[in-house]
Amino acid sequence: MKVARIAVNFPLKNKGLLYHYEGELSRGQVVEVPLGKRSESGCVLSLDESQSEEYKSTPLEKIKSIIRTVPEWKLQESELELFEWMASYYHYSLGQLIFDCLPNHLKRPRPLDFVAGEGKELEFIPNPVQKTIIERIREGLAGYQRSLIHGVTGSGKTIVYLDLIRSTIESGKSVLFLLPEINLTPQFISTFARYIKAPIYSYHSELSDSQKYQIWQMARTLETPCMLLGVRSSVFIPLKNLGLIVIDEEHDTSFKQDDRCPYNARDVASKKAQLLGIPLVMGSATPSLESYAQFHSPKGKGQLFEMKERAGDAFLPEIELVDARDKSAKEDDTWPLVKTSVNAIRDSLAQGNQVLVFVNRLGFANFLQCRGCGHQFNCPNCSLTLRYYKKKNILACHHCEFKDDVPSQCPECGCLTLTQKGFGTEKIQEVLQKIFPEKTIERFDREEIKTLTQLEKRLDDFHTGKIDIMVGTQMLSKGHNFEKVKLVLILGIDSQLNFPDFRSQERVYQTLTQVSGRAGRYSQDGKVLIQTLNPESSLFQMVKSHGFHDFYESELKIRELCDCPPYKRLALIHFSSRFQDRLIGHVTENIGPMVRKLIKDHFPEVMILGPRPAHIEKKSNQFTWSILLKSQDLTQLHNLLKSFELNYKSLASVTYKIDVDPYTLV
DNA sequence: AGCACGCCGACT
DNA sequence: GTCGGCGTGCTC
Repeated sequence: MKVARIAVNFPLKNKGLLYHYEGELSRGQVVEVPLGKRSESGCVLSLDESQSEEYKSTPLEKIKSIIRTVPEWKLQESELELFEWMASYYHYSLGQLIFDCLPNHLKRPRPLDFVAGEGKELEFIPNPVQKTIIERIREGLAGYQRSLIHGVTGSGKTIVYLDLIRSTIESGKSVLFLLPEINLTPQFISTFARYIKAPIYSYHSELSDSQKYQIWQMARTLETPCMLLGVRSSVFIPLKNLGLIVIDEEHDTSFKQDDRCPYNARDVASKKAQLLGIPLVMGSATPSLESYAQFHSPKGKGQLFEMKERAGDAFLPEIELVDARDKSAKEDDTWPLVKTSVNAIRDSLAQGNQVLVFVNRLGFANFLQCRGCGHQFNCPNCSLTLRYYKKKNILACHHCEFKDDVPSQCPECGCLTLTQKGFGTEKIQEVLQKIFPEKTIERFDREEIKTLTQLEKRLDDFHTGKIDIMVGTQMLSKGHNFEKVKLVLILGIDSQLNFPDFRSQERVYQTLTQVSGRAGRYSQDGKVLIQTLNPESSLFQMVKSHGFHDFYESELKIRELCDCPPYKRLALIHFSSRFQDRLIGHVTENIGPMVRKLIKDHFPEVMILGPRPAHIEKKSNQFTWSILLKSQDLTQLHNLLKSFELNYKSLASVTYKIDVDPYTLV
């Protein structure tokens, strides 16, 4: 009787389950297996388990037979190895991981769209800095090698990418280009299509299951090289003959998945490059502290390149701070915009320029509060206030689906005056429209822009001058270049600065620098105004002087003092339940002491914080408490996590989830 | 995660 | 009486 080990698509974290089979089978093959009373997908891990201890110790009647193999579906060795590494690194079920990451298998695929690259000669020559970087990276194009390009916004990283991609394609190999968001796809496609002589496929959330599956099939049977431009999940596309991986905006948080397996596509891509023995090139104007530290240290894990100036005749904008404590706003009814900000916009518009206003929050008001008794309108399912959306005339939760009509009076005291607290893009649009009634002011946020078509339309309207002022969120901050924008106004950054997380300073630095990069690329008088309640903060001074290195050095010192990355590696264990009391009892009485004992006995390098309630303790009626683990020694951290799982005694209605290298601690 | 079994409350 | 709520336990 032949026995195979199968990674089955269900949450149990073991090395797979044993099944009998007949005939031929190979590792990586996708199969359908019985599991309890149902059937599930699985992937063959090994074929000869008949001599294994586990098989001998399992009663024969428990072992079932594989139902069928899925003939057209097989994982390559390199794919399987990557998934195996991920399952152990992220402490996640291998079977579940594989079937979460692969596209759904569909029967009737439709034709696949791609852009045929023209492969034109470059119409520009790389400047000396770009040329040096290109040459240095090219030397290592044959094998595994990691490079990080730190280039200020507008320094021309794209030209470096483009050259390396062309070389790779010319040598007959394919390229994987990872970018943080679907929003940036059209822009890169249009640039690359001109100069790359190969089909260019894009892979993002707007594709149907059928299209995703087709890309996956196409990738593994490629005859000629191609380029795949995609978001996070495209790191799993098994491109045949892959010769280069590029990760643009390496620091971006959207490379980290936060549901299911919380992997970081940047780190997975890095492992993939290592497994395949190919080069990895990462780029950012604001590298993450972890990456920069890795490349910066003398025993760095790759080459670091610096591009300190904007290419060609582009300039870095002047950055000014505006004190938001200025009282003029209330008097003039322009709140939250103060006089200086309004005047700057007026002047810039008068000179025939367009203006960008960046607000990091959706909606009209952050929450409503009763003037009489101070009552706040909270979400019934989450421990949060509801946000006010004026256009839709609703209060809505940004964590669950809850929506409600805007109340006309306070349910507690009957008071008729409800004060609006905080502001979002809707409010700014309305205030600006009152100040500049003759101007066209549009928004650029998730509320207004839901598809790539809408995105392109609005960008086009802005480029052609149909819009005078654009008010946007993060969506606006990345990658786009606007020729007629000389003024960028940044509002509401203070709330991010006060966010209780060790990365909040870094995130604010990145956001401000990225947003500033939208200003005045094409002229000498580009200006960025940051309206803030803490103009004396040293962080702003560092953004002002475009001093990444100052920021990096000062932030490093703080990270060392607070035992945070890159000095310590982190892992979180989240515990969730619908029942708050049961959860608290379980984590404080059982889990906390259990983990502390493990640390004391076997893993002395690991520090533990918690258990403590999550920043938002209740989300969609689920309560969460977490344990934070820190360690300089990665092996001890992982072994502790393994021991935790072996020793964990489950309690009904409480589930746990491990997050290795978390982006946020709250 | 599913899916069944099994034990309690509130309907015909 | 039995329908169905969800707590509990198992999946080779």
